[in-house]
Amino acid sequence: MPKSGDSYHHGDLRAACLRAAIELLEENGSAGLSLRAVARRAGVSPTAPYRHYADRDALVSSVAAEGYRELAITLAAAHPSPSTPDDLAAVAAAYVRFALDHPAMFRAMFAEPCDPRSDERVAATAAITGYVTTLVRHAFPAVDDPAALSTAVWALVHGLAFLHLDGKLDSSTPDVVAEHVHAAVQALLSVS
Amino acid sequence: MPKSGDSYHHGDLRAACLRAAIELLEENGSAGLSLRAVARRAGVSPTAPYRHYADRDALVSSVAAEGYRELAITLAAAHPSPSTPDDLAAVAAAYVRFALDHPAMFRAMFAEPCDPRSDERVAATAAITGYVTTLVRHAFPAVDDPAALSTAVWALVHGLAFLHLDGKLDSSTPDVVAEHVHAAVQALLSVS
DNA sequence: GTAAGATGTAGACAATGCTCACATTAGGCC
DNA sequence: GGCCTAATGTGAGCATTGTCTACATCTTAC
Repeated sequence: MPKSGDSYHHGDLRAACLRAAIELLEENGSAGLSLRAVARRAGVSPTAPYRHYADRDALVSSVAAEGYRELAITLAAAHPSPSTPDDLAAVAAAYVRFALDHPAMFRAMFAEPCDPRSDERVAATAAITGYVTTLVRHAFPAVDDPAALSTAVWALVHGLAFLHLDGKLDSSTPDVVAEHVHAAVQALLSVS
Repeated sequence: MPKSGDSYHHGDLRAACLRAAIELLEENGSAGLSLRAVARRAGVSPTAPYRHYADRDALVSSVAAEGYRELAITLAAAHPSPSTPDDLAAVAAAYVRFALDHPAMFRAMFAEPCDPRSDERVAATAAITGYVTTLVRHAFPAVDDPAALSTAVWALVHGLAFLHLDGKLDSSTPDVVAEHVHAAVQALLSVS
C-alpha cells in the first residue's frame, strides 16, 4: 500500500515519473524534460528514475505512448462513429487541435527519431492506423484502394497538424484552424 | 585573404561551422550536434562559434534555412515546370525522398519549435509556400479554392514525409516509397 | 522471521551550453 | 608606413545533465 508520507519507497514512482515528465514537457518543451528534473518533481533522488526507465529515450517513448492513447481518446470523442466526409473533417480538426494543445507531446510522439524496438510505441501507432482505416472505409465504402486512401487521409491530417504546429499556417484561434482544416479537406476531396 | 594554414583567424568560421553542423547532424542526428563538436570539427576553440551564432538554436536555425534552400533545389530538379497531376506526384516523391535522405536536417527544418523571429527561416519557408502554390495553380487551373488546395497538397506531401520518416509506413526501398506516394496522391485525387 | 530481490540514495565522471576576461589580428585613418 | 579600434579567436570556469557504480532500505515470498 502506498502510504502517503515520507517513506523510503515512493509507492508508484514509475507513474509519478511519467506524470512529471508530461508536465515538464508541457511547461518547458522538450528542453525542459530532463531525468533529473523529473526526479526533483517526484521528490526523489536524481538517479531513482533509472530503476524504471533505462535512459532518457525510454522515458520519452513512454510519454509518446501515453500521448497516442490520449490522442485516440480525443479522436473518438470528436465523433463517436464517423461515417461521412463531414464527420471525417471533424475528426481531422480534433487531430490538429490535439497537436496545438499538446505541442511538445505531439513532437515527442512523431518528431523524434523513433525507436522501432519500443513495443509500447509500435502497438500504440498500430491502434491509430487501424482507427483511421476503419474510419475511411466507412466514409468512402466504394473507393478503389482503401488502404492507399487511408494513408493519404492520415498524411493529409498529419501534415496539417505539423504545418500549423510550425507556424506555417495561421493558427491564431481554434475557429480559424478548424476552418482551415475543413477547407483543405474539402478542397482535396472536390478535385475531379 | 583566408590563408590556409595555422593562422589565428580562421578565415570563414561562420561557413565552416554551418558545414560542420550539417555533417554532424547527418552523421549522428540531433543529439550529435553540439556547439563544442562543431568547434572541434572546425579546428577551433570550444567557444569560438559563439562569435557567429548566439546559441545552439541559432545554429540549428541556420541549418534549417540551408535545408530549405536545398529542398527547393531538389524539388525544382525533380521536375522543371510541373503542370499535370502526374508531375505533381513526381515532385511529391522528391519531397519525401529528401526527408528520407536527410532525416536529421528535415527534422531540424520542421520538427523543432520554430523561432518566428528568425527572418532567415521565415523567408525560406515563404519560398516553398510560393513554389507549391504556383505548382498547384498550374496543375489544377480550374479549381475553386486554389489557396486551400495548395495547403492541402503541401500538407498531404508533408504528412507522407513524416510518416515515412517515423517508420509508420514502409520505406524499405526508394521504389516502394515512390509507389506509396503515387498511390496516396492518386487515391485522394480520384475520390469523387 | 528471514533472505532475496526490488527500490531508492550517494557520489562521481565526462560532456555540454554559456559567460567573462583576455589575446591576436585585420582594416581604416593619418 | 604606422597606429587604433573593432572583429575574431582563446582559456578558464560554472551550472546542469546523462549515466555508472557502490551502497542503503524496504517488501515480500518462503
